[in-house]
Order: sequence, then C-alpha cells, then structure tokens
Amino acid sequence: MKPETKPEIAKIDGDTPALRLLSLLEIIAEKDQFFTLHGLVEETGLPKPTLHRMLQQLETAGMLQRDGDNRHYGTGVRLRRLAENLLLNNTVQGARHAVLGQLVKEVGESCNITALSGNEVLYLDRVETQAPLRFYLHPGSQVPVHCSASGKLFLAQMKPAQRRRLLAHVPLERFTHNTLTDLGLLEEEIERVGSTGYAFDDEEFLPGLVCIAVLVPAAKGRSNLGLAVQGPTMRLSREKALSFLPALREAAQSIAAIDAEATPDGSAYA
Amino acid sequence: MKPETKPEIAKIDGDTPALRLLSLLEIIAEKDQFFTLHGLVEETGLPKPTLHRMLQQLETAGMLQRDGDNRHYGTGVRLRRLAENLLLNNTVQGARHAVLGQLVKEVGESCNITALSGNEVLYLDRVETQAPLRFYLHPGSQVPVHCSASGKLFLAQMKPAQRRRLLAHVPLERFTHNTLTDLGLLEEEIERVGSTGYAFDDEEFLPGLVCIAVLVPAAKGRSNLGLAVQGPTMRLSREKALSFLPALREAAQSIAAIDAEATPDGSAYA
DNA sequence: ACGTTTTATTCCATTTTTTGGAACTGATGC
DNA sequence: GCATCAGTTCCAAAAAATGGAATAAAACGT
Repeated sequence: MKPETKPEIAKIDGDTPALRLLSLLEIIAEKDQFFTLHGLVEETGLPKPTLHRMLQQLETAGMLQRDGDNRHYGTGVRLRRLAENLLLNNTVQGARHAVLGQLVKEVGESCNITALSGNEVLYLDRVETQAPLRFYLHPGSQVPVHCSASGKLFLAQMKPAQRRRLLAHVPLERFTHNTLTDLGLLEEEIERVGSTGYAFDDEEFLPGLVCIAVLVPAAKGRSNLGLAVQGPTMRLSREKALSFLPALREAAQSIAAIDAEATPDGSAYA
Repeated sequence: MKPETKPEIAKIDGDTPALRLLSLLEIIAEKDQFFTLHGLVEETGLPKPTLHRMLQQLETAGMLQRDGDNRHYGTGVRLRRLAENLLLNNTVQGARHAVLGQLVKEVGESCNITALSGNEVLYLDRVETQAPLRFYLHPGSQVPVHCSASGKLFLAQMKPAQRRRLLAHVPLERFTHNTLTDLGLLEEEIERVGSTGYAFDDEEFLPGLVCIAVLVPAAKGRSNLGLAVQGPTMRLSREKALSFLPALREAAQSIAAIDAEATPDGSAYA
C-alpha cells in the first residue's frame, strides 16, 4: 500500500457563492507557484465542474491568467492591480497612520510603512519629519528589495527557495557606493538581518539616506508589513538609528495590535 | 432647475453576481477614505438594497469593517491579508517581469511575453522601452496568429494536422500590405520559422511595427510561451533585430528556468 | 500510428441565490 | 413632535450555482 496521498484539507467556506469565490482567491493567493484545476480539486475537495466554472469565471474577468500550456493558472493583471490598490489606499485607515505620526514625533525623523509588491518594496504610508532637511519619498513609490532595509527583512523571512527565485532574476543594480551587488554578500546580510530582527539601509539606495526597519509582527505566518525610520546621514548616525529600535518595535507592536484587535474575536472571520 | 448633481458614473459590471462583487471591491480599493452605503449608491447607481446586501456580505466575511458609527466602512483585515498574500507570492510574475525588464535594458526596445490562447496570441506581460517613440500595447490584448512573430512560432511547432485544423477556422485577415493572407505562403514562412527557431513580424500586423521572437523552451513537449522584442521600423532594422537574438535566447532560457521551478512537478505543489 | 489514460470541458435538471421596488425602522434636526 | 434622511427588512419573480454523469481533448505508452 502506497503512502495514500491523504491530506486534502478542504478550506473553501462561505455562506454564499460569491464568498466561496473569495475564499478560493485566498487559497490561490497563498500559492507561490502556478496551480492547476486538478490540483485545486484535490486540495479543496470541491467537485471538478464547480471549480472549473469558478476558475473560468475569474479568467474571463481577467483576475486569473492561464499560462502557456492552458493548464496552469496564475494571477491576472486585474487581480494584482486590485491588490495593489487595496494596500495603497488603505493608508487613511487612520489608526496605522496615527501610530506612524506618533513615532515620527518620538524619533524626529520620517517614518514609513512598507509592503512587498512583486519584486519591489512598496511604500504604503509615510509621515514626514518636521525638520527642514528631508528626503521626499511619496507613498506609492517603489524601491528595489536588495537595497532597502524593509526589502532585506522581507527577503529574510522568505522560504529559501522563494528568495532564491526572486533574487536569481532581479539584477542587483548598483545605486550607490554601498549597494550590495554581490549575491553572496547579500545572502550574508540577509542572514544577519534574519537573526537580529532588524535591518539597516546604510546609504545603499540613495546617497546620504540611512534607514532602519523592523517587521510588523503577524499573528501567524509571514508578515508583509515593514516599519522604518529614515533620515539624512547628516542628522542620523548608525548609533542614533539603533537607539530608535525600542520605539520602532513598540510602534510595530501597536500596528500589529490594531490589526489583531480588528479581527472578530478568536475565530477570525466566520 | 438646479445643476442636478449627476456624477453618477456607474462602474459595476460583470456577468455574474460574484464578479459584480469583485467589481465592487475594485471601486472600494480605489478609495483612500472610509465610505458609506449611500455614497456607493450614488457612485454606482445600483439599488440600495442590492448594495446593502453586498456590503453586509463582505462585512460578515471580515472583508470589510464598519467604523464605529456603523455607517462608514473600511477594508477589513481579511481583505488586506488577501491583498498582501497576492502581492507577496507573485514571485513568479515578479521574476519573469524582472527578466523582461533586464532584456529591455539590454536591447533598448519594448519586449513582451506571449502565449497561445485559443486561436490568438495573448500578451501575458510587457515592458516598454524608455525611448519616447513607442507602440503602446498592453498586457491582456490579443493578436491573430498568422501575423505575429510569436504566433508563427507557435504554429511552427504544432503537428501539421493540428496546425491545419487551427488555420482552417481562422480567416487570414489582412491588416497591412505585408500580411500573409495566402495559406501557401504562410506555410512556407512557417517552415522557415520552424527550421531557424525564430520568427519575424515585418509590419504584418501594424504598419511601422517590426518584431522578432523566439520560443521559451519547455521542459517537455511543446512550448506555449513566446518572448519577443518589438520596435518601430524607424529605429529597428531587420539586421538590428537579428543582432538581438542571442540576448533574446538567453532571456528565454532564464524564463524557462523560472517556470520549471514554479511548476508543480508531477503531483504536489504545496 | 493507435489504443489507453489522464485531465479538461460541457450538459442539464434541481436547488439555491440574487434582485430590487416598496415598505419599515431608527436616528438626527429643527 | 414632525420632517428628513439613511439604513434595514420583506418577498416573489428572475437568475445563477450546483455537481453527477457524459463527453471531448490532450498526453502517454507501446
């Protein structure tokens, strides 16, 4: 008797067809690989025609895209744009923004919340310092993963295979004298970042700009939110930046708490 | 008679309730503020009870969240997490996109990844050149097989019977002076393409647009992914296009490697 | 080249869900 | 208190989802 490909943990739930479709999207969103109709059938336990109809619906709408062989599906442009807009425009969500504002007051430097989008780091929200000398980087802009503090944090928590795939094809473009353009050195740095739980950007992207970042802890699984303080070298030394760590961690915790508290008690969404 | 406030540009579309719900999410995703039922009614023109039900549904599922006063809605944790996961895990598209971007840098012209979808060639992804003069063709659009470089490559690798079946049902529509509308001539061209391993589109679809394409090699069987460089005749001669072949082939190889890694091999894909 | 398997797709009668005009409720304001 | 405005509930007709079974289309093996 063979291993009996058992697990088949059904996960699709929802009281209405539309919610079941969203539930399916959640399963899809967790994949970092292409998927097939057959695979989903095994994974969810749903009848094949039902799943087929759902996928077909999503494909016609441009939410999914069939890849090459007509068998493997991946996310479509429309779905990705939806996701980006959702994250991007969520900023006036007040609570997070308020925490950011508070942090800026405490440390006296510009702070921002970041997320990984594709192979770049996306600025979700940002509060500028009051100091006259400052870098202006607006929410919505993107920076490469390999030369930003948040980016290195995101890389550090990925599964090795996932990280390798991303790094293998993203050219480690040089922006400044300090940019890590060597894969080996970058891996070393990422490991350091992973073990210490914070990351520096020591003028690796823009000359004169230093940055220290931590992850916003997630209730479970990986986090896709980073929190960072940025400032000009002129004002912000490495030591001073390090001294902000406690405040940074506390703020990250607050943001995590906001998200956690906003979750209907215990059973998450049900 | 007063100005009659009539911005009311309905935007919700979709052939099925579930897609209409996604369409609603898109509208919501574009907001950077909380929103109300009434506001959405005015914005979309949908009946109040209908929208109410939709919002209620999304709220119960944890996708939306009401803001204290029970009147204003904002995005819920579950929806945000969905968006985060979508972006976080699209490393495949990210990696492919990076390869495309790199190729564009090398050759200085717009490049795209294509797939055969039904009887037409589908643009999966595209990166535009920086040059000011350019054709704008977005991902998701489709072009006929008989007058596109990628299309001819797809045809060339088909079994003759398969190709005949496809061509029998696709009228060889004329788009430009150079379009191959004669089946015999097209067969000749396809044979040439098959033996050389690359294909030209010499203003056969759009006047002034030339294109050279290769196939992304597949691990097994036929490939259904094409990689192409496109440019205006003004800048891109046939000779120059030919000189891009090595870069094109190398990029195709990279994409093949990415896909190989991201394709659930045989069975499980978790 | 041909039969075998695997996987995708279509069919369709039944069940479930959506739809939206109208009526109702509750809050706010004057 | 009455007017106003927004949110909510009702419900019968119309539309859509469901999934077992049948079919079609590739991929595979010989």
